[in-house]
Amino acid sequence: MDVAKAENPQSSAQVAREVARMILTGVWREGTTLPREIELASRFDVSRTSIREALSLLKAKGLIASKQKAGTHVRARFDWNMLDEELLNWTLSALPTQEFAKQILEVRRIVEPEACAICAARGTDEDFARIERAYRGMDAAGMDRVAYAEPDLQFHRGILIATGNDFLIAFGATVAAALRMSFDLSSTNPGAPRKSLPYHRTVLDEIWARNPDGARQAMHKLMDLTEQNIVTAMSRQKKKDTKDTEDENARTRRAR
Amino acid sequence: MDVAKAENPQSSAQVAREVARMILTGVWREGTTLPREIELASRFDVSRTSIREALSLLKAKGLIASKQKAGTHVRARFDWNMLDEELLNWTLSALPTQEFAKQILEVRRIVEPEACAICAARGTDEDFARIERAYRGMDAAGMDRVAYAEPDLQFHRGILIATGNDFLIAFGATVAAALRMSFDLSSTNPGAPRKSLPYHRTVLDEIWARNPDGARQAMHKLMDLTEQNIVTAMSRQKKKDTKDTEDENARTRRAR
DNA sequence: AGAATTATTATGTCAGACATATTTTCTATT
DNA sequence: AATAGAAAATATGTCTGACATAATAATTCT
Repeated sequence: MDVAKAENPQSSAQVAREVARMILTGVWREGTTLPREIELASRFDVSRTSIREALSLLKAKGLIASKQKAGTHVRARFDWNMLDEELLNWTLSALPTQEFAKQILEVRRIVEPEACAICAARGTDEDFARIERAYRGMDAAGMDRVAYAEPDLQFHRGILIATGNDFLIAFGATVAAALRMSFDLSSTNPGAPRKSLPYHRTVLDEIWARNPDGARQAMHKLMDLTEQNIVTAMSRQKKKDTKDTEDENARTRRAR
Repeated sequence: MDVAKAENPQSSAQVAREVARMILTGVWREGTTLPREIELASRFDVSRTSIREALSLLKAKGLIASKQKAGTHVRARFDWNMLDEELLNWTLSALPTQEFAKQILEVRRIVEPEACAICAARGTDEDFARIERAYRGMDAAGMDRVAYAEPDLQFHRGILIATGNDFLIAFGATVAAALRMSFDLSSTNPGAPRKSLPYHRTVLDEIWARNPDGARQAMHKLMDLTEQNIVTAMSRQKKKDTKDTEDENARTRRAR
């Protein structure tokens, strides 16, 4: 009966999300020409305005490009701005693969220890105090993984901010996505996050001591731990997925 | 008489560029509420549609955020996605400061040597061949700085691509901006780019040799050279700017 | 067969209207 | 007078329909 006589709220954001998902999951591959805007409008049951607003967002993130008459096509993967926060989140919910985890950890390993060293070398006491506050927040959260997540991000962001380098600060989006992934995975092992607390303490101590080498090394250790948690959580997940599939198959076999 | 009865071509992109410039140069500071869309439309003499399209682009890059009734405001610097290619280019043309150069070089120094090591460790021969082709292109360009620029970018991009890491690949946008900056600065010293050729050769040799440590070190040397070129070019530029200002002042003095 | 012209079409821009969500203002109550 | 609640105001969000523009596809002519 179509009760929704009201206009579609946040339609453009929803469409953007959905189109992004279809691109990320390969429904629309690189080089593919998307359906025309009017077609998309009828398909998503929103106005062309909302479609255009959505596509405009994806254009800004390098996912697509448009040309008059020729249509809108999916750009090459190389042009996608994977360091964009929204795009990272979309990827995270569409394809939270092991490969994705591996890659994001690889860049963190490259960037964060160095950022940490720079932080120790030239951060201000104010910067350090902000990181210290974040640490206290983590400590106060105890075993509550939900409450732990936010100050954890603030801790890592604080270090990036302390570098005073706008590009390293922008890297915070990537760290945020990585932590969100870790959080999602920690559901199978709720105690894991808390275990990182002493590692954070060491990082912070080295920073306060204005010891770049020590800070770098401490952050590296933290990265090691993070990797360990992710790997074990994902193998567990994989095992569970496999089991689920087997169960599913068994059910299917029984059904026929 | 207003001959321009035709509609405004590419108005949204132009508006986006201009609004971005005003934000980047601090005309509209962080937290500032922008004029309402209708006001902007009349100010830029385009339709509200084009304004919205432009703002949508800036929203995607984290520069602004909107809320119904409350209006559109400039987000905190921390939220700006400085690793976005367009945003980098806008910054480059609006504020090509020494600070900007310093920061972009600092991240390159962190990322590129490591990427280079990864490239040497696990890049494919195809990857290497692509980088080799780029090198040949640089060599063929000789002293022509314009012809040199494109393969130079392909060289660095090739290394990032060879890592197979989507996030490192996305970092290519930052490298592109950095090289464009170097190019702009090389006008005062046209011979400088070519001098980097042997350094590139060394990088490539270490990669072919699948020697990660050597590749890392070679890339580090290349970064050193790049920094040197930028510093000398900028101090020269600065001197020139100062002189220009003095000349300007002298002319003003004479005029009154 | 190939070049030049015309027709087609998907995106880009414009205009005006209404919906929605806040904020602001006003009113009534304690 | 202070405060809570109701009503008005308003900037963004969405919808509709139209025309402009540029690139492609089809057609005509040489």
